[in-house]
Amino acid sequence: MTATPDDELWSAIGDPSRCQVLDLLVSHGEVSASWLAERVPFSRQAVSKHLAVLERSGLIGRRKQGREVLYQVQPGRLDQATRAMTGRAALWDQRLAVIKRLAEATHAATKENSRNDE
Amino acid sequence: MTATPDDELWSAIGDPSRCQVLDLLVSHGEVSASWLAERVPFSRQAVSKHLAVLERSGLIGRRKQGREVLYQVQPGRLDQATRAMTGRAALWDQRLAVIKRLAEATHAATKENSRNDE
DNA sequence: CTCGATGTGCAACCGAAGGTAGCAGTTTTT
DNA sequence: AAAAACTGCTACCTTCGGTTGCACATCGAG
Repeated sequence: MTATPDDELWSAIGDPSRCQVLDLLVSHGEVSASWLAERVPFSRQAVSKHLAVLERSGLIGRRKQGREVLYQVQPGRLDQATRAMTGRAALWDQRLAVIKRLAEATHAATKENSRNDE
Repeated sequence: MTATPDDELWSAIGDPSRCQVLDLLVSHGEVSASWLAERVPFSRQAVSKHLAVLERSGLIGRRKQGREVLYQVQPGRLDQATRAMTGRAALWDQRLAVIKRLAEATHAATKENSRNDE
């Protein structure tokens, strides 16, 4: 149920630092690891590791130009990720509605013990 | 920009296993750690740790009943989480649109090579 | 061409987090 | 009272995020 094949995508996005790197890549089209490292609170090697993970998950691609390696986001895969997020959010929203409805129903039927939780 | 105060929320949700536990909690209203452990591919202790993290982030609450401890989701906080997800998804979607537009534009007019640094 | 500067990759290391197993404490049940 | 069922705590292992240091490649100036 929760274990969709998007799981790799999810764990790639799940890390806040990685998400930060991804955000930078999404904002600026094609940049190098060093460029990213200057705009992020951790070292270039850490950035590099995150880029490797992102690349392995298919979220970004690389292009070597001279001594630099330029990374850019893969629109299709990122779109897939956003869909996964939106989908889960929608599911939870829906479940939440049910929960609230149940809670109110229980609260309305105060035939048993009248107790206020929350 | 990415470092919102929802960051704790994000890292709590970010872990796939934890997300799985949360999903179960959202689906079934109020259950125990052992009950969850039977429906998840890892041990009860692991579940317990995840529950602790989720509770610390405010996403779930606990209620002791006899020898059991029943956990339930906190609707308000979960709603906040879903908003964070939806928000990020929307942002990426928007950036993606820009990227696609730029790509097409660049492809059309191959004259300029100017790039923006910050 | 040579040398320094810049950008990258690799390996070792450290601390935190996810996961497991084992044992002790408590409540329920018989 | 004793066994069963849940929970909590501790110890331990492995993985991951992060840092440091060093070697390699490329660019630019002399």
